[in-house]
Amino acid sequence: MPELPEVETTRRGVAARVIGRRIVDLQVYDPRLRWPVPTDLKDRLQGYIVEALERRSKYLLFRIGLGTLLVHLGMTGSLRVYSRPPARVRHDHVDLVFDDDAVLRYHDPRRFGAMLWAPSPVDAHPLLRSLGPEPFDPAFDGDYLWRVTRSRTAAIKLALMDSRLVVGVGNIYANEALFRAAIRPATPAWRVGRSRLTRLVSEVRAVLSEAIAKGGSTLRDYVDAGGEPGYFQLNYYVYGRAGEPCRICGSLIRHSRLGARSSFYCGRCQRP
DNA sequence: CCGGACGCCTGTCGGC
DNA sequence: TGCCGACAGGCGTCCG
Repeated sequence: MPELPEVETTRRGVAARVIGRRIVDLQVYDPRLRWPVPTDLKDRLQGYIVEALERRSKYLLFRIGLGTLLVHLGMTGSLRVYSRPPARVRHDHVDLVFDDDAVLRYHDPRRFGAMLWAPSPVDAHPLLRSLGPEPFDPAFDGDYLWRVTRSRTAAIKLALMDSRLVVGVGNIYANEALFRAAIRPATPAWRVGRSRLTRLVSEVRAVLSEAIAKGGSTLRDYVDAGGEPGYFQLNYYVYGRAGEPCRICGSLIRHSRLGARSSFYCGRCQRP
């Protein structure tokens, strides 16, 4: 499910409820995630205050006690804060219980997500160490993208989704940003010129900003910390619209496959 | 270093 | 109605 806008929406919703609160208990109902929830996690969390909740790439970083609780939502993970937690349902994995009785619950049917402990400094953690710049980092600009794609023969869409080059851009927003920048997804990255890459950078930022403003995208099961869906899927130009008319020129949106992921584009607006 | 394929899981949907 | 394969928002790992 979640790309950067959904993770960021979750971060904001969760932060409003848990920053400054003390963790009084941790209940692990099902530790089977991408990696097992560490058995000693409770020791690292219980009795400590959540000092900050940050985001790096699609990882949520809870600054707690002597380190960081690292949470990734994978494809179907969600975090919700409950004042009065309802009965657990299938695929609920973990509850963090706070001193005001609020509960932060992690739910993840496909179990591609993760809940791990990282000692300081968190940036040195193996999962974070090789990540490229954030899309809103000034270091991510047209010149940078131009430089790192000169020797890349693979498709520009794959480069955009390569977390070593830039983080946070998943399949939906890669398709949308490339449409807005009028670049075909399958274009070899090295063939895209500097000015077009500068355009791409600004379109990546634009589409992510707009998606965050709409609370992200809800395709099937994404909800934010309060259980609310996002609405940005209503603003898609191409994602999931194969066979439907382009919102700009009316020609039919095409579908192809890059790697194992679906690509969508307009054959007229996005020149080869 | 680069690029592609695979695997991890469950749920849903379309076609027969 | 039932079954079966394809596919889904991610990404670490392995191999050439």
